Amino acid sequence: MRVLIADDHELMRDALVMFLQNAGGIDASTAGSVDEACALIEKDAPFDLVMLDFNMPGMNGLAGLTRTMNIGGGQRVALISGEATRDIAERALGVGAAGFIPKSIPAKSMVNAVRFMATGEQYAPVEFMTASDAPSSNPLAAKLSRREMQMLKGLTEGKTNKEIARSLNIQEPTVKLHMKNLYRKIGAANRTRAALIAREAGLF
Amino acid sequence: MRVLIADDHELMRDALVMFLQNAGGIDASTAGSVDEACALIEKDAPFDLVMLDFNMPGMNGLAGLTRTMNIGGGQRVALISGEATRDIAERALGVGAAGFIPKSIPAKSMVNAVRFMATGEQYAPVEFMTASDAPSSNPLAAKLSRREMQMLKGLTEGKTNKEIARSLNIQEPTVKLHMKNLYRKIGAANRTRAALIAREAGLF
DNA sequence: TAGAGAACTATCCCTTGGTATAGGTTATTC
DNA sequence: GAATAACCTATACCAAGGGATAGTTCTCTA
Repeated sequence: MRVLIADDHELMRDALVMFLQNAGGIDASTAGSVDEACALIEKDAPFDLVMLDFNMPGMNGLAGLTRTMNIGGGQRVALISGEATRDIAERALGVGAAGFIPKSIPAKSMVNAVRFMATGEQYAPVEFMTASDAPSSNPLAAKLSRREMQMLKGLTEGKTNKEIARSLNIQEPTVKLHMKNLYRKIGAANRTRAALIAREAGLF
Repeated sequence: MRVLIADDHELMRDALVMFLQNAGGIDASTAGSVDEACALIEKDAPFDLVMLDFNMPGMNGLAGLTRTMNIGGGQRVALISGEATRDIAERALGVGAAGFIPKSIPAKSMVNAVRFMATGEQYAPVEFMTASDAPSSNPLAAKLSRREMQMLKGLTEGKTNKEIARSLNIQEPTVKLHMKNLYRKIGAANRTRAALIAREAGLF
């Protein structure tokens, strides 16, 4: 079985290769970027499975995934990520990814998942996909009301108050009020800092 | 030699443990958060070296690092990270970390670094620490002038135009002009989006 | 030496953001 | 039934952000 691993962190590449080699019967190649991976596929196809790190130069969200799926000889492509949200995992599976592997799973499960995907199945860990949006899990989110969370979401999309108001069917003054309360709660001096704080907290 | 590895990704924990065990002479324990790591240190000290993932629940920037250094029996603590900047690495070493290990290094180098640090030395990979702010390495940064990069830096700190002007000893209108050009170059509609784009590109 | 590009300053003008204040409804809790 | 909290609307005011335009200096390069 031939597997191609693309991750910009050599430490992670080395780790994945070692786990797969040790499991036996798997021949692993590596690449450090999407470009490199695509070049390898063109040159050295076919691979049974390609694993792409979500946070890697050239990925551009899911663009790198679809690009990798569309070249060469019909290889199956899975996403692997430490930070990606359930939303991203679902979108990846939606566009036809072979699977989604969070880095929070044990190495043994990863190896099993690779074998599973290589047989043509679609893989995603149940506990990850069914995890609720867990307001309690995040110290920041716990303090905020429903509306304030929606404000924060709008902020992390770079929207203006007016746009946020429109998308929620409320008036702009209302948005401003929620914003003010939000800033106070999370200790932000302005919307840009609020957006950065939200991102650093792993929200959205 | 006893090493404690703290990372919220089980896949990474498994990998580090395996590499260290295989190298021989190293006894590795693991934790999934800063709290867990501290509890283990209190209970099961002494460790020769503690390795903390920078992006982990409870780290709070470098707060988790200093906390881990200050408890228990004088263990040495190193930072490990895939995304951290040189600036962060320098600050970590500045407050007395045993070393900084980027995930972009090979597994073999990681093992050598661990042995090195356990002997009391301070470790940081030369190529990482001497890398210039690398305008060429980042597709985004390559397009920007020196001033525009400074604008972007100010943005990612949530500063106002006035604050940025003061810190660079230029006038506010000048900052606005650079901002306008910056937005055009990176395709941002406003400062918040610009800040988010910069962060996503791994800048600052 | 002419031209291009980066950087700086400036002014005008409009939009957006942020605070203060005030008054209202609804649901939950004590 | 009163208190609390979340949510909604509104008005007014000032600060900050952002576009347009115009001109200066400097440096590097064709």
